[in-house]
Amino acid sequence: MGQQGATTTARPLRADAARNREKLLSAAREMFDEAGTDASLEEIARRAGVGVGTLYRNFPTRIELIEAVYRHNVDELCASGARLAESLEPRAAFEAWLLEFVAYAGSKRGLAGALRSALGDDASHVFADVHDRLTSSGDALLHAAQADGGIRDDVETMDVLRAVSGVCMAAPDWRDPAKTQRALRIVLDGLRYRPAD
Amino acid sequence: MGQQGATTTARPLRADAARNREKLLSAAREMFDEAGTDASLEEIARRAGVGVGTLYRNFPTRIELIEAVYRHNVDELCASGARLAESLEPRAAFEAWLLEFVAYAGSKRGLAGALRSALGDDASHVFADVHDRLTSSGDALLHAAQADGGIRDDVETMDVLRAVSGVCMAAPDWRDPAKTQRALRIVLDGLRYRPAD
DNA sequence: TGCGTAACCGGAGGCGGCCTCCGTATAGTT
DNA sequence: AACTATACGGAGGCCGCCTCCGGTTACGCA
Repeated sequence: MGQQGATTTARPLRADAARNREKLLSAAREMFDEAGTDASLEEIARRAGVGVGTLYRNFPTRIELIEAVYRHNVDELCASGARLAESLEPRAAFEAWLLEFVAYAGSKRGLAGALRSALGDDASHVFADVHDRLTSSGDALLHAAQADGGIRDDVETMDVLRAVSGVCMAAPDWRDPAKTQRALRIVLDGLRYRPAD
Repeated sequence: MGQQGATTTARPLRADAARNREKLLSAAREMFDEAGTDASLEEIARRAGVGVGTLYRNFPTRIELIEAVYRHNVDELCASGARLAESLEPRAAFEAWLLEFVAYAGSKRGLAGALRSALGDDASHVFADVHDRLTSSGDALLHAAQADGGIRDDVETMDVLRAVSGVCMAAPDWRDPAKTQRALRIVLDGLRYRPAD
């Protein structure tokens, strides 16, 4: 799942370098999850089994690491969308995807905040990019489910995502999967209702 | 403008202690303005002409300092409201007060954010308190202006404040007084319009 | 297969911020 | 004036940030 999108046209990373970059990314994701976006970078490097130097070479500034993790999460979410579309029937796939989106929204909470405050309003490029990929990935699932008749026709992906993330943000302890799932259930059921046409 | 609200029933501070506390508060306000809410505490102490020990004695944790500054700003805003009510005619007073609110909203930007993310949702007590004081202070000015006929009757303080802060937040560089004033002007003019009754 | 080198690794080290602790100073009291 | 509760302030230990460079390794080439 390509990690260097449109940024560099440079020569591909050397094998060990690529490995380390991946280890850093996943360590960072763990730590940001546990300790928020101002977790210790040295600890991240340590946990990745890598020297700090390597961390700083890959991500010269903290914000770049955060951004990479953020993008990485979105990547996974999209990939998982494609996977779900193949293994489940349309509505179930869409619902499962939303469930994963909740987890993503959790991490996004801190990440998006840190990005915004660090990049100021230059953060728009990141958000626009993410928005697009999320939309197109969600559209595929949603439209399939709609065509299949499992979900009402008068909603769009972003409507749903907004509703869902609204539920999470509003819930004080969105980390408790049981509670969020119950809340999410309400939205999901709402999606099945079909207005009289 | 008591600074120890409902927390301590303790003996009043010694004279020098009170002085230092005040110096710290104003230094903190400066620094938070310039460098955001994670400005160096040592630098704040330095700028206040006080040892770090003194800072930590008054505000054991960074978040307590932030909260104090936040409250302090609100205090000033309310006090200034009362002052304006005496020295200007009703509508002008209200408008002037809104202008000051903009400055406050600027600082609030960072402060409120830091509070929310640090206190989680236990921050509600702070916000409720602030909300109340803001409302009652604004009401006095607004109602006077409405009675005087300078401002339409069908708005409430919080409507106005929301509109105003919306303007500021939306404006990329709300720190430029000229631009914010121009934006603010639009809201102010809107307030003079009287719907046909 | 073996060699040369560009690419990469990693951690020591300098800096600055966080917070604590305690010897010293002073406001307020009698 | 003397006494004491209260407050001051900065040295010091710790930790995280980031840079820099001597050592290591993957990869192309013969």
